[in-house]
Amino acid sequence: MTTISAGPGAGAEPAGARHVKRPQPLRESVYEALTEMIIDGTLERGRHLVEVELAELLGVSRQPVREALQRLNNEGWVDLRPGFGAMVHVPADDEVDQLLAARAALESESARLAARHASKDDVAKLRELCRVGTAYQEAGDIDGTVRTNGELHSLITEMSGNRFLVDFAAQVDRRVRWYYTPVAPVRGAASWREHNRLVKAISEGDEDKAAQIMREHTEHTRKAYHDLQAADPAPEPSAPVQKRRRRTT
Amino acid sequence: MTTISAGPGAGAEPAGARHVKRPQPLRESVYEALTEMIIDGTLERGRHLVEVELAELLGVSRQPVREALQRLNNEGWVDLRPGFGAMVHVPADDEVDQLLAARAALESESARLAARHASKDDVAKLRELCRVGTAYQEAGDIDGTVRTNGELHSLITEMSGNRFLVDFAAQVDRRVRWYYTPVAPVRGAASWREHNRLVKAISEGDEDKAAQIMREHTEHTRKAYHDLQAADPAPEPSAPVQKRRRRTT
DNA sequence: ACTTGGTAGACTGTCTACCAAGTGCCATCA
DNA sequence: TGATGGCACTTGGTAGACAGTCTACCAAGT
Repeated sequence: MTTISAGPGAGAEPAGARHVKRPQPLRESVYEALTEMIIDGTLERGRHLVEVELAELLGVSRQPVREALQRLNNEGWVDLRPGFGAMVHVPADDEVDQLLAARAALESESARLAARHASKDDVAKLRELCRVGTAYQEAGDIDGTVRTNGELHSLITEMSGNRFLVDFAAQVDRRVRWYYTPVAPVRGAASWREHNRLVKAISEGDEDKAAQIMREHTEHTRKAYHDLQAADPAPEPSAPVQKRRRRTT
Repeated sequence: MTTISAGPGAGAEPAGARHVKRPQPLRESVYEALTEMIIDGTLERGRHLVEVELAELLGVSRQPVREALQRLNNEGWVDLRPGFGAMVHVPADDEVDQLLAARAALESESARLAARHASKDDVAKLRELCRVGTAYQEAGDIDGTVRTNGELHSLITEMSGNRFLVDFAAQVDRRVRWYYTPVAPVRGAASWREHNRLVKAISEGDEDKAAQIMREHTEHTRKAYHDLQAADPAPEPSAPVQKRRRRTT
């Protein structure tokens, strides 16, 4: 999304306020179902999405599907072509780079603000995540490592206390994770050493240092991506972009 | 009449009308019309927006209005409450601050990348904008100053070559301009001195310096906002948030 | 005075059906 | 081979219907 989500739920709720779970609007469920299918590859890049097909696939009418598709379009997951339909977005080669650059800026600033506002409690949580993450990494548990890495980063952005940074970072992060999953495990040990230094800087309230470390940290990730890119042969440069498919009925 | 003309379908086609540009989707026009009405205050903060009313006001059906409202919700202009409708967003008091902080991060990074990629042509344009802006400022032309200021900043973000930064910055910027227009003129001369230093840093390709100056520049704006806030009495602390209005028909 | 219960109206969320216009594919034709 | 015209398909937009839910309001009971 090119989009700031500041939905009604995002506002400050009173501490003990427990709202009863309300059934989500259908468009929301459709949106989630579609992003999930895009991320896990059920809907391949470049695939032609037809409203009616998605509608009957999900058991809803066209309307919620349209609304979900438009949101997906705004957030860059699909490209809407008037009169033709939606295609799952095919990332340009410089796109990952730009995403990672944007993430560097957002997370670096988050780290700065996190250092400014860190409470004792937050720092404790950060330390715990570092400990767990390092353990996973040493044990070779890739899944756990990646997950903990995500939790650490998202905790830091949330500690910034800035809704917009959180929002943008989350958006960028999902896109990044879709485009390229496989880098994180590559640079395991070094990554967690950096995390430790970062948490130390935050706990000391050293804003500049925290921001600096986070910037270098994300830059390293970007480098790692480039190295990976250079090593691997480019996968399918002439991807056969899926055109209109005849309906089988 | 606020009616959106739906293009060739609606009225009589002028004889020599050339169809060079295909008509924007209606939802797009509605989206623009609504943001404009929100920014210029026609739709006051907290106002309950009813789909049918907007629809007949703009001369379209419910669907395009719904779609526009959902986008506005995603971008934080209105709050959608399920089963009730949309209300024009009422900004929390810390919201402007957070927006400005996010903008600082985004524009600072943009300045860094702009310094990295600046072409001779870009630098020339920047210099020209500085010249024009300073002239406006000295002549006391507030309108021109504000406009040129906007052009300068948006040119710099575009020079970053990073689509995501451009996108996020544009979103944040529009929101900021809605919340508080009146600060820009307050700090005129200093602002343009900073612009000049910034352009110099960019032209020399000094990334760190450019980023640094831009950060300080936006921070100054934030300070100016705070000073203004402290001086002015808070306007309408207990704004009577508009609830459902009986239709007058 | 405060709560409870009930009622009415308004509006959204969703569905269905329908039509106009734009888009891409394909076969035909030069 | 290359242009062209037809055709199937899909979106964009409209209209109308209906259930569910939200608000406001009123009345009766405690």
